Amino acid sequence: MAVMQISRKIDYALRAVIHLAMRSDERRPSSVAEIAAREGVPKKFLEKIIQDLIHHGLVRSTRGAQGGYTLARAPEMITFKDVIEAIEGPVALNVCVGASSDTHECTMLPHCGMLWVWQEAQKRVMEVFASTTLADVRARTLDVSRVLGGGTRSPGEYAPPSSV
Amino acid sequence: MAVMQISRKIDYALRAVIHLAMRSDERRPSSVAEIAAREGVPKKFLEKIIQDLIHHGLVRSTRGAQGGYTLARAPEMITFKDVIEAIEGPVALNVCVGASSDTHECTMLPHCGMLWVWQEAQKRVMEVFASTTLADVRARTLDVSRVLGGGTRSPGEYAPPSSV
DNA sequence: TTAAATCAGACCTAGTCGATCTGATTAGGG
DNA sequence: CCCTAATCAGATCGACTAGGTCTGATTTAA
Repeated sequence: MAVMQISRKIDYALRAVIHLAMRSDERRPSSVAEIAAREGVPKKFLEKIIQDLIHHGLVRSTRGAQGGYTLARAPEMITFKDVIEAIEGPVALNVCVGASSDTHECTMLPHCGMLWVWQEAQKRVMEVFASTTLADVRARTLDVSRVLGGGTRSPGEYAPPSSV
Repeated sequence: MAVMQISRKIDYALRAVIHLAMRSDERRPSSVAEIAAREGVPKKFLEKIIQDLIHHGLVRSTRGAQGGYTLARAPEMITFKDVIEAIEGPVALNVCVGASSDTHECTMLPHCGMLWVWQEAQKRVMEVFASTTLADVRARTLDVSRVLGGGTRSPGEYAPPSSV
């Protein structure tokens, strides 16, 4: 129905890394089971997704018992753009707005007068994604939860870090 | 592959209305066969798409022999947003960013710390689509064709549309 | 009256999205 | 030195939809 939607994969990937960012001061890694339960993501699906994040250098894993995942970089060094492109490759609003500009699918068209519009729109949205880090989201979330008087309805409460 | 792509339908719909905008000074309507051939769009598919545009009041039709389509409004009164929403309904970057704000699919999540990011990104992209009219595209296209392949305009430069 | 056109709806199909199943591998704790 | 907890890898799978077609009815200028 609605157009231009991000995929479930991206949504889940971001929930996962945000989860990790929230716990980046603990030294214990988070298991896929824990993340899936806390963030409301199908466990097996999340497992696949985190693999992508690992292969793109955003997440580190510890195998075996007591294993799990941690961020490979500090939360302020991971942007939405990083995560989105790790999961789905380069963003292209339209087929002709390829990141690799050598694939001109519009060359046969006598006039692709729309190209600049897609480019501009994409530029604007990527500005947001490239400038928003996990640390930003964490800061906002903690801020909001403090204003709202703490987590009232959290199943299995967690202690937010006291200082930022 | 690439994420957040607009659909073929939107691309085709915009090609069609831009085609009509180019010929808005003639009084002869353009047939679907003509538009399809000139814009490189499958004819039968385009027929369906134009029906959507008609039902949303963007295009007017003349039935029977010598019939065809014309814009229902002046090119400077039709924006990309108009066309996009006519074809696919309201834009929502993520499921939780509904235009109808009463459908909160994220309420069960203890913390949807991403919502503001989607909202901000969507706001930015919709600013472009809402402020770009068919007249803007026409003006740019005519300008470019007059210069004839001139790389005079540096990529990234954005000439703000004249009016809303 | 006929040819040129739009209109309406069912229909099709290949691909992808979201997700699961199975099993192999790795490692910590007894 | 096993056993269990965990990640890793690949195949598989159903449902849905994007993209497009087919058929036929209706309208109208010439």
